[in-house]
Amino acid sequence: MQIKTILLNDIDYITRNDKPIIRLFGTDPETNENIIAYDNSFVPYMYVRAYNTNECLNQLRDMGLENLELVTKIDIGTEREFIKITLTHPQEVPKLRDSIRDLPEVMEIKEYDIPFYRRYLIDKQIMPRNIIKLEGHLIDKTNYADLDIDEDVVLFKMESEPVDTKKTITRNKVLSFDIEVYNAEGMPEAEHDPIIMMSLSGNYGFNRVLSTKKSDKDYVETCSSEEEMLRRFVAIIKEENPDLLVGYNSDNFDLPYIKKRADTLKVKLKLGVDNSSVRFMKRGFNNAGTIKGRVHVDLYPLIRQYMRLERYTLERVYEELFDEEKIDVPGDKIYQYWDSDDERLEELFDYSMDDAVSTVKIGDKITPLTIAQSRLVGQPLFDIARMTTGQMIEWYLMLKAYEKNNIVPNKPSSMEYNERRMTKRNEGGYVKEPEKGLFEHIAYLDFKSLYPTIIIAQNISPDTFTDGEGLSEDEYYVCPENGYKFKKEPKGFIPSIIGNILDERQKIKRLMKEETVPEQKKAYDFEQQGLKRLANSMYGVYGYSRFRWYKKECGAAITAWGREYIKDAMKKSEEYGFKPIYADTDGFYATYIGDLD
DNA sequence: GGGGGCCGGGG
DNA sequence: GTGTACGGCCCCC
Repeated sequence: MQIKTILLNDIDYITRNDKPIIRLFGTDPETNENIIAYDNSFVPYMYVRAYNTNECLNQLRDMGLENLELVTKIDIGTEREFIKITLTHPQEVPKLRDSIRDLPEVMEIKEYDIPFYRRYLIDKQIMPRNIIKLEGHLIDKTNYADLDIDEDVVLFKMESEPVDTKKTITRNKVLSFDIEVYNAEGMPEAEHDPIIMMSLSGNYGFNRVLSTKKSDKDYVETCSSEEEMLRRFVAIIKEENPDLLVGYNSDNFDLPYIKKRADTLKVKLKLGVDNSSVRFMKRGFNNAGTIKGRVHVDLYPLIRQYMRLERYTLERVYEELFDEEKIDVPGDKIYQYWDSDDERLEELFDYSMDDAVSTVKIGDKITPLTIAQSRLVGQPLFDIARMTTGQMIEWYLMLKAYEKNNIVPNKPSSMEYNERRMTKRNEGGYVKEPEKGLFEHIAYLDFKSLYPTIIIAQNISPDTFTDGEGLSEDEYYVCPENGYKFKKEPKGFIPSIIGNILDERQKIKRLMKEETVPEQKKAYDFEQQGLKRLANSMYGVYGYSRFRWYKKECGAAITAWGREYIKDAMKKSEEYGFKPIYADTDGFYATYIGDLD
C-alpha cells in the first residue's frame, strides 16, 4: 500500500465494464508530477418517498431492483422515511427516474439529478484545491494499452476513502493564452482564416509568442507552419503544466477556434492530462471548454461576476484593475499589420504578447478568490468559475444538507420555474429620494451585511416558515408589513448555515490578524472574502427562480425586516444629531447637524 | 406593463 | 452527462 498526496484540481468519471470509475486529477505538490487516481468503489443512488413504503418496496422489487434501503432524512424540517435506491451506473438514474415516476406508490423522487462527480465530492466531503491524501497502489500502465497516457503521468488505484487534509496555502501557477487570427473580412471564420499568432504568459515569468512569421523579439518563436504552431502550443502547455490555464473569452472564442483549426489541419490537440482533446459543454447561453485534468478558466464570465462595469473588454477590465492602458490594435486592422511586414508587424507581436500578459495578470489577481470559493463550496474550480453566486450557494447548501442529513429539494420544474418568473418580484429595499443640496459631515451606514443577521435573528428559512397553527404567539417571529411567521425553534436550515459561515469568517479573520507569513495571510484574506460573499448573497438567492430552497415569503420577509431596520436606524440617528439625506436598500447617508464639539 | 428579440466577449 | 441552460436592455404595442 502506498500513500499519495495530491492537490486536487479536477474530477470526472469513466466507464469500464459498464461500471463507473471516479478519476481524481491532481499534482503532487512536492514533485509536481501529474497523478490520476482511480476510485471504483463509488456508486450512484437516489431517493423515493412512498405513499406506503412496503407497497412501494414491493413494486420496486417487481421491477428487478435489489439494492433498496430505508433511510430517515429531514425534508424541509420534517423527518421522513425514504427508500434509497442504489444503482450501478450513473446513467441508469435518469432512466429509472422516468420509469418509476408514475408508479402508484411513488409520491416523489429526490436527488436524481446530481452529477456523479459532484455527488462524490459531497459524499466524501473532499474539497477541490485542497491537499488530499490517498491510499492505494500504482497502476502498471502496460495493462492499459488502450490509454494513451504520457510517461510522466502517474496512474494510481485508490483502495480506501480519500482524506481531505485542508491546507490554506496552495500554489497557483497560472498560464494564459491568446490567439491572433488573419481575418480580412468581418469576424474570423475558422474554416478559412488561419491563426497567425499564439501567445502564452505565466505568472512566474514565462512569455512566448508563437508565430509563422519571424521577429528579433526574444519572446517570439517562429514555427514553420500553422500545424507546427499548434503542436508547439500543446507541447508548451504540457511542459509548463500550470494549475490554471486562463484566457479571455476563451470558452467562446480562442479555444473553439483553436480546436476547429486543429481539426481542419488534422492536428491532434492532445491537451488533456490523459491526452484527450478539448471538449465543449453547453452551459447556459455559452460554451465551456474542458481540458481533462487541467483547469481552464475563462476570465470573462468570472470578471462579470466580480466587477460592475459598463463594458467588459479586456482593455477596460485591465485598466480598471491596474490603472494602466494596454496596447491596442483594432481587430479589423490585424491582417493589415500582419501584411505590412514593417514596424506594424512588430507592433502586432507586442500587442499579442501584451494581451497574454494582461490576461495572466488579471488571472493572477482574481483567481485566488475563485479558488477560495471552490474550496468552500466543495465543487471543482472549473465549475465554480462558471457559476453564478446563486448556483454556488445552492451547491454549498447541498454539501451542508448532506452533512446535516437533510434531503435536497428538487429543482423547480419548467412550469414552476416560469410561474416563479412571472410572479411579481418581491418589494426591494427602502428608498428615500436624496435631499437636494451639498452636505458636509456625511456618515454612511451600510446594511448589506445586515441581511445575514436578519435571517439569523428572525430565523428566516423555508423549514421555519409557518402559518402559526398549533403554536402560541411567543413561539414565532412575525414579519412587519406582510405578517409572515417564522418559528423561533428549532434553528432553521439556512440560518444555521449562515451562522456557521459568519463564525467561520470571524475565526479566519482572527487567524489572518495573527499570521506573519504574508502568503498565508493573503490566503486567509481570500478565504474570509469568500465566506463574506457567501453570507451576503444568501438573501438574494430567494429571488433566484431556479433555487432549490426557493421560498418567496422568505425573500419578502428579509427585505421587509430590512426596511424596518433601516427606518429605525434613520430615526435613531436623528436622536443623535444626524439628518438622513438619502437611503437606498442597504444603507443610508446622513449629515451631522448636531454640535461638532 | 408585458412580451419578444437581441446582445455580450473575442479577431 | 444523475445533461438541454442567462440576464439586462431596448423596442414595440
